[in-house]
Amino acid sequence: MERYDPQAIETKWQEVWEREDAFVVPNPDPSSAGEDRKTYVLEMLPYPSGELHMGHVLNYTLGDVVAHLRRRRGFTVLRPIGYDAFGLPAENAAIKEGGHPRDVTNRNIAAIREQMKRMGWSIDWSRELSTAEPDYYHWTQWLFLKFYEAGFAYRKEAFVNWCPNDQTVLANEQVIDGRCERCGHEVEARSLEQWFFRITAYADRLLEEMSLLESWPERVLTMQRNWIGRSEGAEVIFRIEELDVDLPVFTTRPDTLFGATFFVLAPEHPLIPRLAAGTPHEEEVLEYARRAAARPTVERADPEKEKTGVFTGHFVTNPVNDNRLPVWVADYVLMEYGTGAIMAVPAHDERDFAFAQRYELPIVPVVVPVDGDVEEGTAFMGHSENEKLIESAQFSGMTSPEAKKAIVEWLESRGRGRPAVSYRLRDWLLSRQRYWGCPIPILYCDECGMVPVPEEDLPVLLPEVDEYLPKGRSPLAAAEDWVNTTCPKCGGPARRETDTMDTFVDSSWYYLRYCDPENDGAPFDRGIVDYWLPVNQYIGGIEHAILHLLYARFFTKVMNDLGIVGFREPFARLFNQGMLYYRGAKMSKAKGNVIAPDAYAERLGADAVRLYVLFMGPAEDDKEWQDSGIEGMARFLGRLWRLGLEVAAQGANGAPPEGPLVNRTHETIAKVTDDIERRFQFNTPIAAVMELVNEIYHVKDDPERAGEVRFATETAVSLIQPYVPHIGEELWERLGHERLWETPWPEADEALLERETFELVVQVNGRVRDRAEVPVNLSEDELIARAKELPRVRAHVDGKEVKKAIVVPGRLVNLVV
RNA sequence: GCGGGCGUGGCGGAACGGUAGACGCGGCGGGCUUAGGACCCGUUGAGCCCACAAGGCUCGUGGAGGUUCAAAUCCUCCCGCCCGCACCA
Repeated sequence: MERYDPQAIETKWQEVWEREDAFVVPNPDPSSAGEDRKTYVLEMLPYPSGELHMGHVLNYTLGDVVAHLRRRRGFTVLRPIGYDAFGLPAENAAIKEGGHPRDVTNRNIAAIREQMKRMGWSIDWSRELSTAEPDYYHWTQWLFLKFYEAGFAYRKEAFVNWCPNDQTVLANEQVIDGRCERCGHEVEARSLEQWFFRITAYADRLLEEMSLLESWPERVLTMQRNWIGRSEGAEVIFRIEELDVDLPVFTTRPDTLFGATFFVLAPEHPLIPRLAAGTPHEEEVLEYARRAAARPTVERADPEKEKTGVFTGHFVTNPVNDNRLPVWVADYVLMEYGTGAIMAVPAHDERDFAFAQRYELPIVPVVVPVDGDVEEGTAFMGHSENEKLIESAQFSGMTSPEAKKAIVEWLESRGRGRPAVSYRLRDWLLSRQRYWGCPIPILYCDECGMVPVPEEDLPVLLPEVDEYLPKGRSPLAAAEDWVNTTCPKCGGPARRETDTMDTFVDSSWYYLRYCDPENDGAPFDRGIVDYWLPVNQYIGGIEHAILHLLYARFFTKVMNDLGIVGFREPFARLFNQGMLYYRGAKMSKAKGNVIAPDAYAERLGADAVRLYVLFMGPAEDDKEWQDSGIEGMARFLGRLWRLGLEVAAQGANGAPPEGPLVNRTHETIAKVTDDIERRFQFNTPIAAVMELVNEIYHVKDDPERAGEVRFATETAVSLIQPYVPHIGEELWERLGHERLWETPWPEADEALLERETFELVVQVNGRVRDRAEVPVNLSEDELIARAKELPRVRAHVDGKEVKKAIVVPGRLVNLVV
């Protein structure tokens, strides 16, 4: 018999698909839009820093199964691909090895494209894009200008995260435990003028509109909620009388205002120099503030370390009781959150408590449990609803929730406070002092100030430079001819912005460009994106739970408000595949345990690789790669191959496809379809088809059953095709058919799923004692009667009284004795 | 510390409150074969009863309780591991 030769088969079908544009999908005629059923299957686009690894293979094979199944169920499926091509790794590689980042990137793209084609994914290659190409970043710049005009992109001086190794600023989202997400170097604080996107304006909508999402993993929503960090509370205004200065604070506990015993400013607080001026503490305070600000973020952010601070010599007045509270400066208060100043209530806040103990400041409890007391001088950090106030003037006796409301109202009536909401989320810092990114289309003119590049002058092309190495300012600054230009407003001399954009800007709208990639008059046609979006199924790694997914949601909302798109959420359903491990560790280049798909595809075929990544376990779980596992997949495909050829050799015969194997086949159809479509479970359908194939093997040599065997075999091939499209197509052809990729998906015949008998399981007191094959149409009483007759059941029931009998129709009887 | 998740054979895993261990890997036995690491068939949670077999019994899903006729699955507490956030007022 002809041997299964994956190399030959896979090459053959990949050529057929390419020749026939099998997976190219034209855009709909906008007038008929909405009529047909569409599915937009999207996987996070790869970053071309090297080659694809098994994690990518899992990602794209998952999408491929969904795409194939959807097509065969009659949907018009958009399944594009592109490359997130700007970014540091290409630039660093170019610095290290010489050459241009563009060449490094294009080399990597070419390699990835080859690998993708080798895996046989059903991609619409006519829509392929790279975010580093001028015809793409033209529109990234265009969108930036739209955001700018609408006030969602702005420039300001602020303390920013600076990575001294990569010589660039980072967004907060890119700082992990005080370190650079990319290189791991400790991040420093620097005060710089930078570009920001006003994502904070959308904080509430990013939370509220989670309700528009159809299906996102709970943990991703939780992570985004935590990241946005919405807190409700109040702004309360304290006052330094002698300086005539109001100092607002944000607090979530206005009910504890009477317990405030001191007041703290962040070391970066702008009022500090004024406060310190002329006091005996001046030197000490300024020195402390300077030192604190210079300390690495990692060190400052450690809550374990002992808190430090200095007294300024000033006092603020507490608006609820006119108490004078000493004003301190301490680095446990962050300038970035709230107002950079806090009222300290050591009895009811652990941090304030620690500070008060160290500096011997008073601790005054003002909230106690409703049904108990606390000893004087001790702290009570409870946060239940079951608290009441003491020592709080007219508010004493109120519960905490009542008091929060009452105190804020009282303050408001005196102009000393109001309800307020605070967020952890900060604006998205998008400037990068690096070469390989999208230029920011802004000019600076001495006469006119900041001037946006006119639309007709876009794109602002990335200039050629000799040196990519960052030196604290963007390498673009060295391209003098490029930097010096003319102001479009006044015609005078102007200089270009030399920072480039964070690559997350590029990837915040790529899924829209796929819909209309050739458009050279606009980023896309609104009618077309409104047809395809939202993405029906987005698939990618959990590492983008906050960064990319939050940014893309923000972009969509702004575009919606600007009338550029007609939807508010880009991704209806999100799925995160698990991480792959090898030899006990997460696969990574650094650890040298990356499994490349190519060697396996070479030896066992792309189909075996595809099948194994999905067979390993639930797609969302982290899993360990095992070489013996993929061997098993190749073995199964060989088994399917031999079965297919045997059945094909018998030719079509007149035997009717009837019998138990046909019923069994219909059960498999139902199981596979339900598992993928409803449960989004990809490993169990493979097992189900394996079971079917095993059963076919047991009867395949019986000539009486040739009709059943052919039907079951063809169906097995058809059901497994989304996973292994090459062997699927080849066997389908040899079985006398054509073009399985567009053959309608098998439908389970409800009538054939009905059985005449079933195996009745009989339990006594919940333990299985016997089973019997019984007709399905028996009544409950008849089932109980049958159950009691079974000898092994009688052994446990005879001589005892059956108190109760539970019947689960079609399944079991449980006798309680 | 806060939030989320996960603990099932030798291994990856299945079981969508109702037969625990599907399917695959590995192991064992057999067949085919000059030979095979190819292929086909069988077997494979632990312990016990029985001379053997047939058969049967008990235990078993990290631990302890609970709800239920019935729990890997639901609830409570504990242990262990993983992930996210973390001086956010």
